[in-house]
Amino acid sequence: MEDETFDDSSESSSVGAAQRVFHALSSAPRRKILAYLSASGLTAGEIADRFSMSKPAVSQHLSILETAGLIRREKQGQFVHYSLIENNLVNTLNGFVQEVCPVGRPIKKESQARARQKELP
Amino acid sequence: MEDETFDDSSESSSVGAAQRVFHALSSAPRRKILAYLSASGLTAGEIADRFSMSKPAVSQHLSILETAGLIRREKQGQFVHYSLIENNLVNTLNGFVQEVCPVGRPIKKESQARARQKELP
DNA sequence: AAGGTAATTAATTAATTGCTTAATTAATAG
DNA sequence: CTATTAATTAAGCAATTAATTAATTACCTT
Repeated sequence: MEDETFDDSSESSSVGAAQRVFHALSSAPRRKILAYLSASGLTAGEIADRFSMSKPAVSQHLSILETAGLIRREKQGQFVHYSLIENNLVNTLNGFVQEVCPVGRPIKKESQARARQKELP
Repeated sequence: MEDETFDDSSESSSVGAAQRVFHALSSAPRRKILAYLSASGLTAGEIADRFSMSKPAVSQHLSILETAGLIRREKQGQFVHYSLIENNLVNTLNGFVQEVCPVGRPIKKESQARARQKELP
């Protein structure tokens, strides 16, 4: 299995999947969009309404998130419905953490600790 | 507890901690540096030797990683020794996943699945 | 102190981002 | 068919990024 977390030089477009995901996540508006979509699917317009920037600007962010495989686009009549794709996000981040943090105690432990914290207010 | 995963508007410098981490991770060379440091601490020169770009360029990447709180810098004589700080990375990524992915099945499950895959080739 | 090595800072430049407004495409409603 | 609404594409621009080479700082050796 070839690792792809760091390499920027493979894949037809010369930009790896991991690179696209990390680039997509580097923008606060885009992370915000993902958070909105985690609650429910939304149309492009509904998403744009939650930002102060122009609609085309939001559309670009959506396109970057879609290219990264983090969200999906579904045309419904004259509306475009966007929704979250969780797998790619979790796989990419987890794959990276596995590479960078000593194997054996990856994000799992942290996740458990934080989950416990949420349960006990 | 204030969430800081998306907000880019708090903190003195107007750039949040999470933003710094995600920005730092958006660069393939910087992710590569983190991977190198996961194996062992290295001097600036040893890191630079592993790249084809100039030393000052690597130095800048190191500075970005340090500002993000992902690595630490320790001057030892005329050398500067860099090493990984895991906590900030894991906390930030995990915090983000918790926000974006439906609570209850965070990265933990994925982590376990992938760990299992690694065990059984 | 003189010279050498390690690393960073400074100055510069080319390329990329992140937005804007204007134009375009597509679907629906009157 | 015309007008309206949703969304994207296109064109343009200021600001940022990522790299380079040159200069500087700091430390060690003799």
